[in-house]
Amino acid sequence: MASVAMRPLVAAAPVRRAALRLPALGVGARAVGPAAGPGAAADAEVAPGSGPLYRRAKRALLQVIEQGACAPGTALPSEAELARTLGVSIGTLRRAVDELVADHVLVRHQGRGTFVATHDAERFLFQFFHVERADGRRESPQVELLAFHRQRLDDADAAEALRLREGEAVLVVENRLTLQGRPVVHDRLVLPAALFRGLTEKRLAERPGTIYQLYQSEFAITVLRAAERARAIAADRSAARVLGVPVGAPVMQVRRTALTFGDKPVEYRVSVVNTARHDYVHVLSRPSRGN
Amino acid sequence: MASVAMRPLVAAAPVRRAALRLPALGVGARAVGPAAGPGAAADAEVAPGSGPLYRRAKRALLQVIEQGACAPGTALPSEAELARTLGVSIGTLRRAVDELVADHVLVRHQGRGTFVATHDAERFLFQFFHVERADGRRESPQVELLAFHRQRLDDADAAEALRLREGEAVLVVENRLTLQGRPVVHDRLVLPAALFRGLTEKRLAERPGTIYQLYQSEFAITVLRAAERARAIAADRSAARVLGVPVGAPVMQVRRTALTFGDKPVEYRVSVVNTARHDYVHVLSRPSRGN
DNA sequence: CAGTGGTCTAGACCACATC
DNA sequence: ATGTGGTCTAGACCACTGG
Repeated sequence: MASVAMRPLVAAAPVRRAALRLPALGVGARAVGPAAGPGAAADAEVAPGSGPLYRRAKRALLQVIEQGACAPGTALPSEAELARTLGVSIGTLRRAVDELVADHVLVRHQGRGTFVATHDAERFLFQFFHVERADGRRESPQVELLAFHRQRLDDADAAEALRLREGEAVLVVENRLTLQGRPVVHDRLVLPAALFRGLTEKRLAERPGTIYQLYQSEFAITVLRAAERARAIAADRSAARVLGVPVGAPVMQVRRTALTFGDKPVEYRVSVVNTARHDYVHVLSRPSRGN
Repeated sequence: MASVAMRPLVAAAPVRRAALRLPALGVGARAVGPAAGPGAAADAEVAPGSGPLYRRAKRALLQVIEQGACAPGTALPSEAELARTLGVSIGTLRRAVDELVADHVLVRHQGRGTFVATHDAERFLFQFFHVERADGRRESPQVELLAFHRQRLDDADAAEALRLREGEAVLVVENRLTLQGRPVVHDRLVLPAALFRGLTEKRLAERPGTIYQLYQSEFAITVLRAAERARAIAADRSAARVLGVPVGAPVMQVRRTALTFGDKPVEYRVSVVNTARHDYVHVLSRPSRGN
């Protein structure tokens, strides 16, 4: 781990606290219902006003955050105030916030407040970057922009992942990631042009932080989670050139679909990884603290 | 997903409820302390009697479970009783149980009780088996035992992962996993012989369930979590033969260390996966329910 | 029906951050 | 000193399971 300061470097920025318009979930509005009636999809969807009170509180908060009523980095009203506004007890409110924290939507800081989560190098490294040195050490990659262009979508996998039709306008970004001075990853990102209006090669190249920070600060798109599918392939000429491996060398190909609120896909990315000196790591069930 | 009945097939087995010897964490025993003093390792270890009360309750429960005072599948005393025994409020007790459920140590069933978690096909598939068809469908693999022998450990990676010295006695198991009638995975498992005393090829071949069920029911070893490191390699002669791919074909190699209580390693496994028709999947941050 | 976990409440006090 | 989140309590009521 690089020794990165955890506190904002700009320090002493006063806490911006959002004022929110929230519906009252008063006990009157109680929608009982032990899950919907027979024939209802028992799988995923939930009626908006149903379920336990803390879930409804969670959805209410999620909605105002999703709508951008409080920008990433700003503080929510205090838990006591939120509870009062929503008309629920503090315990119930806290349970709703607990889940939003688990979902990486909110971050709590004791003594300071509860904040809408932001992307930073730290989060990128831990949540979204899974390549590490064979000896187990982790380090932030150096990113090099290789290509940027706007085009019509012609990739069936990308189309399916992004829920677009072939032919729709997309932006394609190619990056090379370097670790310890060696090229290790070749990324090819496909972004729906409609979501990233105004993104230019210049803005991309000059961004100060990670690309997910750029999505968030410039396009109000917060990547919350992602799904990856990996396989081994033989390096083609292009990958071989970018990564400096022989054509035909075994490399890992990782296809990622990044999702925002409501599991809406916002980025499809194909990474080709030279795993000669690095591994793709995967932790099955992270432990909670303090055993 | 295969349509597997969730309820025990043996049904109607009366709930065995464990009687536990638990220490009282009474308010008198309050070990305050905002984390240990200066110079303490701020990283991982925790003093046994320190931290919040719910953590101490958690550790107390963990200890009796770990010691085997209540076998997997048995029910704990009711939450009310546990709270009384430990001398904490029901809310605090529930918080401790919440974490143990998140850690897959306990399972709650409303109306029935809280049970020590067991391994079954379902859990294996979701928590520990990450190979699925390219179209996204999942299916349980068919397992074929290829080899079993006892030997001296001669693999530096395995030694490090299992925290053994080379030369110590280990059991080596080789399996071939088949999906849709095609061989897809070649597993080579290394087990510390000291932990699996009495394991024979026959018992392994005739086990009724998954191998982690066998560890649990026959050797009182519960695999709680695992860490995997993947890379792309060229298939060697042995992998090529077992998987039916050409020598030199790109395949994925996944090295897994499986851990039990206290993060003690109990199995080291190297899987070679033919990713021609299947993917290795990885979900980055699973969402909690009900958004 | 009795017993279990699941939800919800109202309040107290502590630890921490900031001014 | 004030306000924030973190912990803990004691109880009420609901939903579900099993005899």
